[in-house]
Amino acid sequence: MTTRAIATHRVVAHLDLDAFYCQVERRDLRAKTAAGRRDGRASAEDVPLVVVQYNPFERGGVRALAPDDDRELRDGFENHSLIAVSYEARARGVKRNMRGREARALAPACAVVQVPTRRSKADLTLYREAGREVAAVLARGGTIERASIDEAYLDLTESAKKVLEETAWATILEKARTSHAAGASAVSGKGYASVAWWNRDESEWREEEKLLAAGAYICFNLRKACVDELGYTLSAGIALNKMLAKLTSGMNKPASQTVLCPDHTSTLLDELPIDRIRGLGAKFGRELADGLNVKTIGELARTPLRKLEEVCGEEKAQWVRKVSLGLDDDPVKAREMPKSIGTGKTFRGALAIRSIASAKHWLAELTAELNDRCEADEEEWNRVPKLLTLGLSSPDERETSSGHCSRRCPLRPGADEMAQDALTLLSKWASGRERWSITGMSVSASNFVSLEKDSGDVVEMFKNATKAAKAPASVSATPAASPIKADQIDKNVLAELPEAIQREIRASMGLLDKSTGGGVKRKNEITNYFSKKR
DNA sequence: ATTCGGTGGTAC
DNA sequence: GTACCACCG
Repeated sequence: MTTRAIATHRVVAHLDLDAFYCQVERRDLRAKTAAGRRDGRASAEDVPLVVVQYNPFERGGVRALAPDDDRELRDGFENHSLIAVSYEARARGVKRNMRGREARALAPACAVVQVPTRRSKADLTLYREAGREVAAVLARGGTIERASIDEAYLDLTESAKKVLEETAWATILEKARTSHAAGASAVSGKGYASVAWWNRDESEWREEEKLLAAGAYICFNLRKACVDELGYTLSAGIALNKMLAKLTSGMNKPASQTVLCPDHTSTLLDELPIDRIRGLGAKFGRELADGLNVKTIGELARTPLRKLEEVCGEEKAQWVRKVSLGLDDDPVKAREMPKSIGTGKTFRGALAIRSIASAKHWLAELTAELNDRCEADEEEWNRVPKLLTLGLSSPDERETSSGHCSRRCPLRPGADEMAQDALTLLSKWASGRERWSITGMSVSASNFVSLEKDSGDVVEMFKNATKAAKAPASVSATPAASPIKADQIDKNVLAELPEAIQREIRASMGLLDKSTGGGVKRKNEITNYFSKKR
């Protein structure tokens, strides 16, 4: 009877790294301390920490700082814009959109770390790679959709069913119950009432609640793996769809996860401010709120569909109606790779670009970075981009549009080629006007096509590893077989592989001793590498 | 308070 | 093909 219902329910998790850039920098500081490279400064642990992005008009400007350099700012050089604030700093009232100086005033011991720079601009490679490492771990749990550098959705439906079949309920519960149960307070009337919800007798659990519990169990294991293997904490929300999972993941931060009790979805949404729902946080949400004179999702749910349609048209009205009822059928798309790679820089005020020579210089810098990242991407995912897009911000565009425009052309690989083509696009744009100025430039690569896999000795050699890596996912208390066994790979061979892949292999071997199941996927780096034309 | 450097998606 | 939107640290 309930078996029919199972098929209609999904288990979706939204996972989000806590103050991600700060965690990456914290780990970096730890490593530098251990290597004796922080000349006697205090330990990096528990100190408030903020990450700043240079401000070209501040003292220090765009200082050239490689990831490996000492990037802790001091001596009055730290008054740049904050882009990430650790929870220790938040506890002292430090907020994003403050400057370094304000952070220091509130938290004198605060470590102020500047983002790495390269080619006279911010270089986010350090964070991108850390994000990828995390995604690789999360991908063991189920279908992953990377939503940003530090966020992902997982469809845990199948994995959760499997866990329910293979794992004792008590075992699942033991880990799942460390999650907050959102809405449970409505049942018990207590503040921290998760306990009451988790304490119910097994017979009182509906099938979809059990699936959510299994999802929470998987999530717990994945988050633990991220802490154990990478040293990063995440927060997570587990619910019946993406929208609810996203809403739920932010309820208990940092380093904890929340399950949304299905029975309490409408209670939760009823008084929720409209802008808390993804997609309603900005202009569209304001238009709805103003047009209908409503403030909460509950009010939105009670608005006649006709009125919704008047404000935003039929299609959007449908979406709004469903979302206001807690429904969202947007699938978790299997996508671990980015769809585009881009880089840009702003040139405000006096820094605006007004000559072709200057434009040429910056395009060369931008395309050099773009080319580096495309080459790394090809190495990792065995694909190449086919489309180059130049983006421009210019006050000259403001009369006709919002001040931005873009032009595209076929992408020819190579930094010089990209620079040339981007300059051609820019020249065409500029040739239409006498005087011009550019306040922002970006280049991006997209329309990726995969390179054919071909047979080769390497593939043959690692056939077993590839086969094992394709085994179905399993995240349980009893680990499945590891994709690659230690004795399958020659030590010397291992040493010659790229660092990321070495890590991957070591991690998959390490899983044998860990509580987070192995036998999974993460085939991308490994199988791509092995199936790649060498 | 909305900087700077990104991402993905949709309307037309 | 381009403009614009929403959201992230």
